[in-house]
Amino acid sequence: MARLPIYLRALSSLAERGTATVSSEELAVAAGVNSAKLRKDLSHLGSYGTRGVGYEVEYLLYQISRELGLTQDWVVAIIGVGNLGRALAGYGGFASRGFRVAGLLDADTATVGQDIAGMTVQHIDELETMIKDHGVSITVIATPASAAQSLCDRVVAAGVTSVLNFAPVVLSVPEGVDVRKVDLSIELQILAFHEQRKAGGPEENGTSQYIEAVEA
Amino acid sequence: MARLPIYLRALSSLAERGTATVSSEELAVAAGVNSAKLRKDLSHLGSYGTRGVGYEVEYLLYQISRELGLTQDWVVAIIGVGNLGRALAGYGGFASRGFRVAGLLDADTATVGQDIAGMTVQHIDELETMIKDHGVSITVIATPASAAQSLCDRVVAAGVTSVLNFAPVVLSVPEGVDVRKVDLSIELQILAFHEQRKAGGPEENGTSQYIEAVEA
DNA sequence: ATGTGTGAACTATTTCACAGCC
DNA sequence: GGCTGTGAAATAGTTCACACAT
Repeated sequence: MARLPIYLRALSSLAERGTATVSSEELAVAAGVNSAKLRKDLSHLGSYGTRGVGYEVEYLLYQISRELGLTQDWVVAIIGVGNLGRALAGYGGFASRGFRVAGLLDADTATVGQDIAGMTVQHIDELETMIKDHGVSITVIATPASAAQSLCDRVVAAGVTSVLNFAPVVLSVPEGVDVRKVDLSIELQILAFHEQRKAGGPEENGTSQYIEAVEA
Repeated sequence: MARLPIYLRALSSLAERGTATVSSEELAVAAGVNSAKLRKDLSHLGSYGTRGVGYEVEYLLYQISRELGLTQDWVVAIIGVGNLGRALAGYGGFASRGFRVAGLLDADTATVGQDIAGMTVQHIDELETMIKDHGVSITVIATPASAAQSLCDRVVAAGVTSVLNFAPVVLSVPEGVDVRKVDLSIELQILAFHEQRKAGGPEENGTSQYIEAVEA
């Protein structure tokens, strides 16, 4: 379930503040969802709450971590060390959640050999070796669009079954391989779409009810 | 509709290759969706196809651009010039789709004044002035989590109604303001979840069958 | 012939509302 | 009294399948 990481984050911040117990309503507000939805999501993992009381923060935190597979370490390789690859390499959120970056790879000989976030950039020829030697199970592709599909084919051939793609292309992969895509320009386009709707809306009908209807 | 930008991208690449006409089936494959879904999405914009023939690439490209509001320019401000902010500032996909970066802002005095992607980083105190002077309508927040909510409040107070948030927090905003979130660590967690399922799936299946058999 | 546009069937997700337990 | 867990209802989204235009 795609919302578990959000609950996990909300619970972490509650735990840091020393909260021991939380109701579905409070947690739902912190996660930005409806409380009935939150309860249904959690009940799908098991019956971890106490009626009349709520959920024990630490216990629920552990159960969700286990469900997400975060009680074990995942080895990640980052391909493409441009601006975005550098940002990803230095991103603290990886290490703190059980993701270990095994290495950075790039095709550009000027980039290979540079030290970034405590790692030396390796040449892309080392890709298959690195995947095997470090037991990489998740690969991040942060290359230009033109290189993405052939690199994806290579990592899949080397046995990787999870890919996080930042290149603006639809990657095609065999059955059984998961691809998730993050596309910055698509996010902006969706915002522009809504922004345009807002600008045009009040002209036709100035009430906020109309705006709500359009957004719903 | 959140899939229009994907169709737009697929159409752009068809147009570059000089394709004049495309069927819903071909375009669906390029976009990674079902063809019936694609036709329904497009029919919602109007009747832009020709039965027995398909869609004219250039014409559809224009219609989708117009629907998404990309025939006008959108002014963007980027707040937070860390690794990620730098990557965003240098990202070519913005300019090519009608998004103009008006400026970069940061609170760190060591960062302020630096030249990045042809722009000089301004101090965060200039935020409200910049939004008004440049007519910023979309703000990108690429700051640490701790600063995100108060900066979001400031941009909303200054009249911005669209925010793209990279900080790992749920931003709360008034009715009528759109927030989209990109969270790198959540994407990895979702991949880890599926990865775990793949590894453990068959094993667990066998076990639970066994338990059922014993309990029955 | 070919491929769009779309009602109808189906599937998934969200929300309601309340019984049951603390 | 208060809050979870969950059937049932409502809503949203997807896919089918075919009439109809070219």
